[in-house]
Amino acid sequence: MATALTLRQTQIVNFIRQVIISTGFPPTRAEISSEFGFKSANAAEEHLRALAKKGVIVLTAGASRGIRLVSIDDHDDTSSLLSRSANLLHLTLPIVGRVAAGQPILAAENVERELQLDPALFSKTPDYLLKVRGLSMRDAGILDGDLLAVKRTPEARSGQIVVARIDEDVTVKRLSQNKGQIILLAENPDFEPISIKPGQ
Amino acid sequence: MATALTLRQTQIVNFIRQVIISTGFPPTRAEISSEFGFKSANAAEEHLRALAKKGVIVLTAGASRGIRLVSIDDHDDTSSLLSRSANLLHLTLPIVGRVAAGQPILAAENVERELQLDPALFSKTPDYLLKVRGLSMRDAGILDGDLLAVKRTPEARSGQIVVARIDEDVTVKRLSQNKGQIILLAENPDFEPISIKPGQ
DNA sequence: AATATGACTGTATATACATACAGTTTTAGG
DNA sequence: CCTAAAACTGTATGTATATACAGTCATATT
Repeated sequence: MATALTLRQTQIVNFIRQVIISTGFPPTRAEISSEFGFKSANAAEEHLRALAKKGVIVLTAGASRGIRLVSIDDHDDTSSLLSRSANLLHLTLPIVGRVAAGQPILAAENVERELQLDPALFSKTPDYLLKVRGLSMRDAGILDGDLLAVKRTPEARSGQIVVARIDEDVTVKRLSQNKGQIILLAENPDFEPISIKPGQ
Repeated sequence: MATALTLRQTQIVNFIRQVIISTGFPPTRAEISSEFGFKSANAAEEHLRALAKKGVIVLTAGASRGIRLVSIDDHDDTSSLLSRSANLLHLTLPIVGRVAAGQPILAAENVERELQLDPALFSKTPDYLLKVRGLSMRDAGILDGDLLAVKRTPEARSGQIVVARIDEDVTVKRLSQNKGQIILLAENPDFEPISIKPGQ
């Protein structure tokens, strides 16, 4: 049963994945603690226990680095082996879900996983995939749980669907710029427009 | 350069790969020795040194299980591995748009093109991609021009979204079965339900 | 008000592991 | 024939690592 992960737990899983991709093997408790600034390796140990209990990882007792990511990433080991040749054929895009406070969207800890896609799917190569939350863009065909391919541009024009950061939240809305006034419109009558003050 | 690997060295590399695939992390020197019947872990150590020298693996000093397999396309004996894991990573799906009269959906003439996708995108491997026409399923997030991944099943249950053939048309609708009566419901108030006669 | 859970600090320890050094044997090359 | 490299055995050791136990603090549940 998909018990939801806490923010911290999500970050831990993302870090484990990151380490596996970049080094070829999972991190130790000490390495996890160091990454997150824990002063005790036991903090990492307990996170791993919780994650194992929720079925997100599998721990091998007694084995150093005995951490395995389950469900999604069974082929990730092979994908890292093949990263170079895979790049010739595919486009590797990071999937971003929740974004931790104060961090850029593409910070390592926000990357839930990576996906390989055929570049022919897109007219313009996107920078990342955003996991959509909520139904505010329902009528534009963007539903909860959807993966949205996002292409970064230096500026956005009125009428375009944009990804906006409001305080600690990342949302998808339609941009409306009128005489310097910026409004973010939902594509669902149940949601109110969001007005952005010119100051910020 | 391509210094050829000895038989033993090839076996070691294969074992490392196998362990990574099956456990999620590389083996220790002791585990390698155990697998091959070496009575000293140093035998494994020396093999690893030799393999690192030949560039087949990269060792991380001081790290337990600090073995990484180097990308495969650098070597000669790896084409078979590449095709095997490539099959794990890529899924080739035909894109079906309009379906010609009297033909099965997947007939060659109906396949507009093919697309390579990451199988991890789907919980169940789909059989083909259907290019959606019209807005009858708008409120289910299925819009005109969308590509719908379709999985064939022997039977469909009431409430499921299905691909239906009506005369010469292929449509996507929600299936409603009630006491033998079959109704196809659009997910858009602008469209009328379609009632199917039990005769056909 | 009592209890559970998440998220840690702090201390401790057995053991899992990498790795060095000294040998032996076999095979292939100059 | 001599030598290098491959392929080991055997012993040893420091440290890398998992993991237990005892707490603290905040938040959420019953």
